[in-house]
Amino acid sequence: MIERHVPVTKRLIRAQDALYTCGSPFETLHLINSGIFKIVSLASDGRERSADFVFDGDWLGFDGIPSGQHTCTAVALDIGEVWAVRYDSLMQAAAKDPSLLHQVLAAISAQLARNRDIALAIGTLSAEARVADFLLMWARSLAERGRRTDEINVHMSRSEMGAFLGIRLESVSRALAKLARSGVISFNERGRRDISIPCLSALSRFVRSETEPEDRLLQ
Amino acid sequence: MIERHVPVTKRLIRAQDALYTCGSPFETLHLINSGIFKIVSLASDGRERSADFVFDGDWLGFDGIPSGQHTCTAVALDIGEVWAVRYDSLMQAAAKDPSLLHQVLAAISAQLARNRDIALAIGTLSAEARVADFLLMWARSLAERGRRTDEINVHMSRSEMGAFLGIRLESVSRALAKLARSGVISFNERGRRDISIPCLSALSRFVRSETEPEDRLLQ
DNA sequence: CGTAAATTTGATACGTTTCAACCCTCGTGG
DNA sequence: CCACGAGGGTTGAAACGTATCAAATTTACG
Repeated sequence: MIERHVPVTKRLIRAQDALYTCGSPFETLHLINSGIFKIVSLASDGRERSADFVFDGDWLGFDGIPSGQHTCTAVALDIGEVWAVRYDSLMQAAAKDPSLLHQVLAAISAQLARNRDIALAIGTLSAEARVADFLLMWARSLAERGRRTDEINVHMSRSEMGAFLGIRLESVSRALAKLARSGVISFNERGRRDISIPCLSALSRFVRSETEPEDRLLQ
Repeated sequence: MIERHVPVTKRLIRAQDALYTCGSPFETLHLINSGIFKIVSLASDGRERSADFVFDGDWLGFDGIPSGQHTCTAVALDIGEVWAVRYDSLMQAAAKDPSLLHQVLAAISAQLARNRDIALAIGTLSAEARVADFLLMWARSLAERGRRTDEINVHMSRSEMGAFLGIRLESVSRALAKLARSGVISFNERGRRDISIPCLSALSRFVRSETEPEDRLLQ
């Protein structure tokens, strides 16, 4: 529906392509039509972290607004299509349409809330619980978009998952192995990136059980 | 300058008071005039984390935009004054003034970028480096506002610092002790929350030295 | 001044990283 | 067709860092 308000340019993206990179000039926002992208933030000393993974319906590029330059990099995990919208055109359209304005503000704010949730997980959960929580978030993202959640494909390496969760790839592998052993997930025959989640609430319960090993003293 | 565009209500806040809490209805944004606030996010299972600490000039409350309810709590660390602005009034004003619109967007986006930086630190640094990085961020926040950075007061307990950095209060205490021992910081006689940073770049170098213990083999 | 809260410090337990070996899949070229 | 190498994944053992628990000390405050 955004194309009714502002001119959009559709753009096909191949896997591994960067939509924009840290330091590049900011002029356009991108609305993801299909595909999955990872946002990578980079410190001046070389430290790197995947800040987020985003799906169709999500906006990309807000980070360039304050300075006119992007402060992170967006890379496609597989082929996808984005709709590019010039920031100034969008602002002009939003100024004339309160509902569009609210939509844009809500989109940015939702990213803020999401980042807070991620940071909460990274700051308070064990490595194993982080991996479980990540799978849960991934499945919920798919659910919001009406896709199946019992068989998911994470589209990324253990190393990329670790860079997101703040743990090493070996720890990711061990955590997944343990989750599989305990039966809350299982690996698909297609490959180790295809994961079956027979019961989402079992996975959710697993995260909770990791966080509350407390006063079970009184039964 | 915001009061030239929209009606603002000035509101005095006492230390420990919550400006809004998780779940409360969202109608107004707050521009901090003075004081320091912490943003606390809370998970359904009771896990808690200080998502951010914000100063005068920062906006508070964007998190309520998508759903109309706040998703985190804002608590004053000491007395302060905020300017309350109704969200709908601000949107009406922004629709008429492109520069104001851009300002608001830039403010939200800046929070996004800041949260990414924090998450990068928490995901990639050791406990000690996180504490050092935190002091550095705090000093820079003060510097942006024209305040002195050689004598800072963190206005919070070790426990609150730990809740922000994803580590225990004991680790915060040990990290600060080590920083003091190595001379990059020192404690003021006023109390353990008053910290002297004789040289910001020494502190900055300390963070870097923690992150690059690499190929120093060839001298 | 006395009590509660905050902070520091130590000893130990635990979890994650590190380093290494090994396995598997896949594409390439002999 | 199979040998080969590269990249991703798994697993083990040891080293390291942080959490945990406990105690001592300092600070805040009615």
